[in-house]
Amino acid sequence: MDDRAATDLAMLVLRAATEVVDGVQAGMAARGYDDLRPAHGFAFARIAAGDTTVVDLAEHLGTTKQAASQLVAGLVERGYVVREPDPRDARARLLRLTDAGEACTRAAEEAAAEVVAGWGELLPGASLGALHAILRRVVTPGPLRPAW
Amino acid sequence: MDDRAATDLAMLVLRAATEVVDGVQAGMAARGYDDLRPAHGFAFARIAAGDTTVVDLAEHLGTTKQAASQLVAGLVERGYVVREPDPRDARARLLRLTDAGEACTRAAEEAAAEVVAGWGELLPGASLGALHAILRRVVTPGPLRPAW
DNA sequence: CCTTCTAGTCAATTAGATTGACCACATGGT
DNA sequence: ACCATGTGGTCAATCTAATTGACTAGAAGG
Repeated sequence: MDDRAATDLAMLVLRAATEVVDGVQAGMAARGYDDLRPAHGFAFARIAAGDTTVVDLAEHLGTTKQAASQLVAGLVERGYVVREPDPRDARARLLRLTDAGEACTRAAEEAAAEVVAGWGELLPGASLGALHAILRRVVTPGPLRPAW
Repeated sequence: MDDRAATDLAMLVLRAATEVVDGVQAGMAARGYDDLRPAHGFAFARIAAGDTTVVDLAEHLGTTKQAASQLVAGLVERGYVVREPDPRDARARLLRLTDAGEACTRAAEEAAAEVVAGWGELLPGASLGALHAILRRVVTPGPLRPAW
């Protein structure tokens, strides 16, 4: 694959990501969640995994702990997240989704699935599975930067 | 493909995009371009295509024309872009890359190709081509949002 | 007990983007 | 030819989200 094709592939990945983000955002708005940005969604995904502190979140989002702290403050204000004491460390606060937060997470997953389903209609047979398999191979774990 | 797998695929796409952006950013810094953000690169790509005005750029980036104008002002200051009169419309200004701008664009393409080449090493045979083919099918043209 | 490191927040500043106002010119109708 | 309306672009003010810096409370280890 020459440079031209490689650059083109990189662009396609970026454009696909933009479609995901915009699609999820639109799907969320359609479900009544119009006060959340994509960064919030990424935070939800991490918090839902459990055992998450503000510092963990900051690493996951690739930002500073202060930025993560502010983000969480907003989510707490809106009732999506609660801060609970960490039984093992009195300094730390474990983050947990409220019922509203879990409902919101499900809505985001539905919206994401819709975008992917739309892709499925454009592709023959098992291509979606192939896409999944290929990406799983190349992608390494790391921060999911909410802003470029 | 169920919701779980679909959500997972969406996440993989986002993570892949983050890898591209971070990789290009690192590659650019390694080549001495440490004063440019990803958004600048997206602007370069559009301007390089030719016949671009500020308003075109704003659409391409999915932002306001004011934001695009400010971005261009920065690029002009740094000597990457010049504004030229549009022979067909005295209001409009056509944007054109300077030699420095073109060199920068080539550097970005090299950096992007490096990222993709890294993926190629993780994949068997023609998978990279398959990835390209699949993405080209699902992706529709549209803004390449530099920020989520 | 003392030093050092880490989790988290508060405060001030900054970078980028947005909204609103505005000018110069284009376009189309009368 | 003229006038109304629409578009390309910039300037200015404001807002948002992030960063840097300083600090407190508690952990960890000698």
